[in-house]
Amino acid sequence: MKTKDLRVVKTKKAIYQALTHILKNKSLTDINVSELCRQAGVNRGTFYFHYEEVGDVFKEFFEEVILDLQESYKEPYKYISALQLKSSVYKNLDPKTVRIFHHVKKYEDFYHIILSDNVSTTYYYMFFDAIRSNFIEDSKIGEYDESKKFVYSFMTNAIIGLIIEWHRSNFKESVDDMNIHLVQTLSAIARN
Amino acid sequence: MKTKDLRVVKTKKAIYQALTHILKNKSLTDINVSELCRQAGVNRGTFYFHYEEVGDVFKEFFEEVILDLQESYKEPYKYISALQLKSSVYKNLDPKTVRIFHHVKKYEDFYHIILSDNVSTTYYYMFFDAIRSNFIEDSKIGEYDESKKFVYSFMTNAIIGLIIEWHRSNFKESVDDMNIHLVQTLSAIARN
DNA sequence: ACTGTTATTGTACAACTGTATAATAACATA
DNA sequence: TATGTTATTATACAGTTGTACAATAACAGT
Repeated sequence: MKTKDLRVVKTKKAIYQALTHILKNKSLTDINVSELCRQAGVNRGTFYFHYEEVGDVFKEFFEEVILDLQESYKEPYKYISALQLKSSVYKNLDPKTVRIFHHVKKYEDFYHIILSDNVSTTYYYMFFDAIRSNFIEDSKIGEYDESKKFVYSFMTNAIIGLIIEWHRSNFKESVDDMNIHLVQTLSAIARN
Repeated sequence: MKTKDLRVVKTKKAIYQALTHILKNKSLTDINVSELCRQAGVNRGTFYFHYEEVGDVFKEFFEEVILDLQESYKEPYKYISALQLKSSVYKNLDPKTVRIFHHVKKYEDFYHIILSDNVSTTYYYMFFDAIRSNFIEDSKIGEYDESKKFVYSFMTNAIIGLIIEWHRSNFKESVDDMNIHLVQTLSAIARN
């Protein structure tokens, strides 16, 4: 048993598509359950059988995106740009960090919503915790070092700070530009 | 003319008090307009005359808090702890940054809400922009340096990263502890 | 094809939302 | 104290919310 029920698959797909459709014209915060169900052709009671609020649907979406972020960390360095391999500017840059920018650019539309104003902080912290766990994964040789938890949160949110700035410029900078900004920022801090 | 209308003052005060009262037992997200007005003894229509949602009341609150943050930046260094003046660990730490931790500790209850899960990102960005503008203020000799905007956002959000970690430990660390964590984090980064 | 399970629907309900209107009361100013 | 202004109230309305229920249809496994 435990095969996925086709009814559920169909319902959720309808809701997904309805949400992405409405999101083209409206911000996430302004979409209500009734409208979403009307668009999806799904009974409102059915919605509440699976979710509690509209944001939960988006959250389910974003969980997939976060999964992709984790995946990209485990893969070999295929995402690293040619630019990086050539330039000596990058010699001190951890290639794993570089992938975050690739990932964000890939899911640009998502991160525009997540980093926008007047949205639940839930998504922000999903992103935060994902990056943070990668930082921990990278640096730990043996066990988790409790004393470094502030260092992890500092670095994690610092990277997101760059991405917030990126978001505010409508992601107009290229991934390579962001790499350069990261290197320059780090060296600027090291100078002080 | 343009004296403040006593009716408005009275109404807003009633709503303020009602909100702070309800916040003791409920999270901001769970408070609705009707409940707030019932508690405040204010007509619901009056509420909508001044605000659009419950969060706007909290936002008006938080604007005062942010004002205090800006104030503290302009004051002399009276907030700096005795610990800092003695220890040589702090020799490289900008005393202005130290005040942020003082400020957050002072308004601990506020920042517990603002940094909690499932709250609007609006307050986060209010905090972000306040700190960021202070960073810019500090570093600019002449005019605003557009090329450094990523450095500003990096450092700003990095500091907030520490505060997020602080928040997650229920602010159990002292302000001096946080100063130490900041110094240690910065030196850890400089080492790489 | 049969059967037990359960997701889905339609319906109903009280409470909340956002907006609008007219009447009233509280206000600032001269 | 009188006057013009406007914040507040009471009321009303259509739409949304969250929950509950019974009936039905769609499903998975044998």
